[in-house]
Amino acid sequence: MQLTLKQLRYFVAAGENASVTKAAQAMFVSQPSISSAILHIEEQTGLDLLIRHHAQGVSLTPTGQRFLLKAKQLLTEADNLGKFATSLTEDVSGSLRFVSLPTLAPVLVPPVMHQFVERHRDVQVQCEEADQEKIISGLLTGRFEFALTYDIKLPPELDFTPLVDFPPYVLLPQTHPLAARDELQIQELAAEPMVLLDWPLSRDYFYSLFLAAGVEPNVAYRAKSLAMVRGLVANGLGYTLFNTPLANHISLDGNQMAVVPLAGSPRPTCLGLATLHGVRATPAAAAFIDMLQQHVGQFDQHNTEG
Amino acid sequence: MQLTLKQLRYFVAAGENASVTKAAQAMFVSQPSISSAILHIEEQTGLDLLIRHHAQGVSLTPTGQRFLLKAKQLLTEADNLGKFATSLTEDVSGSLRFVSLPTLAPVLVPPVMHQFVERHRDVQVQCEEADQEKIISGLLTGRFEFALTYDIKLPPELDFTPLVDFPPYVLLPQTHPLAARDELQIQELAAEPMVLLDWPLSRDYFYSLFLAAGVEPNVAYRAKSLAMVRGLVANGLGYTLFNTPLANHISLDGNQMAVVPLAGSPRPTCLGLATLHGVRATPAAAAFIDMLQQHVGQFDQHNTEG
DNA sequence: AGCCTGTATAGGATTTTCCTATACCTTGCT
DNA sequence: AGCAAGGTATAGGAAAATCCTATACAGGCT
Repeated sequence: MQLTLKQLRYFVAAGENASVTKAAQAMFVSQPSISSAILHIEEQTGLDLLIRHHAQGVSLTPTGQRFLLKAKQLLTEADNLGKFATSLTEDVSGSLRFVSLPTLAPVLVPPVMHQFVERHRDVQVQCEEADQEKIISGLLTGRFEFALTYDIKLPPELDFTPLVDFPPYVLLPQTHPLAARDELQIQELAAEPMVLLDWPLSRDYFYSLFLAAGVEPNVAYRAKSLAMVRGLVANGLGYTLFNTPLANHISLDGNQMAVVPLAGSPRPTCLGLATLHGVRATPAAAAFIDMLQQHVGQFDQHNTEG
Repeated sequence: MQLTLKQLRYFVAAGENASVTKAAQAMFVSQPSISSAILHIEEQTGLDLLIRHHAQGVSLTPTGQRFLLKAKQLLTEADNLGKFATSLTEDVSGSLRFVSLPTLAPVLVPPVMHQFVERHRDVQVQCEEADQEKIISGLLTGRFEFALTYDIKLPPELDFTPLVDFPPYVLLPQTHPLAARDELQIQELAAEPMVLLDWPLSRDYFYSLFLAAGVEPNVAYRAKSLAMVRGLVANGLGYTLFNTPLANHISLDGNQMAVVPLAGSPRPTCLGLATLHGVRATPAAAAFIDMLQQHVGQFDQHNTEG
């Protein structure tokens, strides 16, 4: 049994107008179109839907009345699906799920999320943290609407929109001999004990800065979390390199650190948005991205100032 | 925006199989059919539903996931409509509304209705009483599924199924001189005061019995209800003619009446079912009619006995 | 009786759907 | 690197569904 929405529409129109001809006028088609559509339904279902009167329209049989009710329900549901579709393209609503590298998420996402949920209270936002590989597969499989990450190892199916450059800087114990300097050469650091943030992208990037200068770092400690790296540095176990701008330089155990820029404008990392090529952002995603761009503007100013 | 159920079905299949090709196999159509159907939805709605991977199927975008959910809902509703249609042709369920002449209804309907609702507790039965004109228009407009009436003035759109013949008989006051007779000639009654049930069909029918015998009745009183006619007769105001077999002959105020058959097998009234020509009875109606036919069988025996 | 109204049918035109063949791109194996 | 395999989109023509005009047909209305 295969009924078309169109056929049902025609039948409902005929039933409600008690006339095939009036239905045809209402639906802007010819009278036989309505007639044959109804005949088709009757044939498919084996129901007698209409009583055909001569020269005075049609009436619904009792089963026709019952069927019309249900058919009408289905049609309004179908209309609702259409409305739902347009709402998906127009309204900031529903849910929003995106992903970020863990280095960036805690710094950038909370303030924007705060602003966003205040403006769009009915939207369910979820931000996940994952490494670049999971980010990419998550974007490709539609798990995330966009990602906050670096332009590294992204496949061609993903578009990248740069947001802001983060130049690397040195984070040292307050007591470090180099802590008072205005800026530091990468070569000066090579011999010093380093605390390395041991994540795939970070590791490669910071290594590359040394390699570009023809030296190698002296990695004394490795750690897998931002908080741990900062704790080690703050307690005098070495320096580290960062690129994400952090608003405080006090470790979780309460020790102060010093920040010194790297000399010679080393290659910065470019933070940006990864999205699926050819897939339009949902209104919610677009709104969030908009706020995010506004928010990172402040870091741009920092950079141009510095 | 005009989406087809078929297109939605194809999209859902593709989304759930994460593959256009697999969907095509599942739906027994070619792969481009699926592809173009989805493309059509995307074009109509402006949504990006799928992420096309090279050589490894497709994924749903976040909006695609949301849309799929709703589309699936709609499709199950559509299937339900189909199931509903077949249930209308197969199951004794829902509601049943029919109509009867008021002379017949209180005698025939209650016992059958009792039996019916006991067997089909979930069916809502309603029996209305109306004159022949309203019965006919009610059948033609689909208000009633069938009617219990006589084969009189029925238009050709209505089919008539005879159930049982009711021969007319005389109802007299117990004290009436003719009350003790075995049978009565119509001519013997002509001069006697008659109480007439003043309803269109009854009136014409009983009159016609006299006219066929070449005499005219002496109508002393007219009444519009069965109970009133019986009351008048029981209290000695005249005789009356009936055709419906009543199981008691005591008026509402407690007076006994006598029943005497008419001699010479006068033309009986034929009780039967009026239904719409070309419209199949619903299962509920068919079941009720079946019980009704069983029930009236007993009157047939009475007739053949008498 | 004859016109009007309204539905069903016939037949051809148009639009939609469908299929085959093919282009195009990536994955994975050699 | 190159080549086969797997998967989607496109092209173009065939098949099917839909639609329209014209007409048959039948009862209501005057």
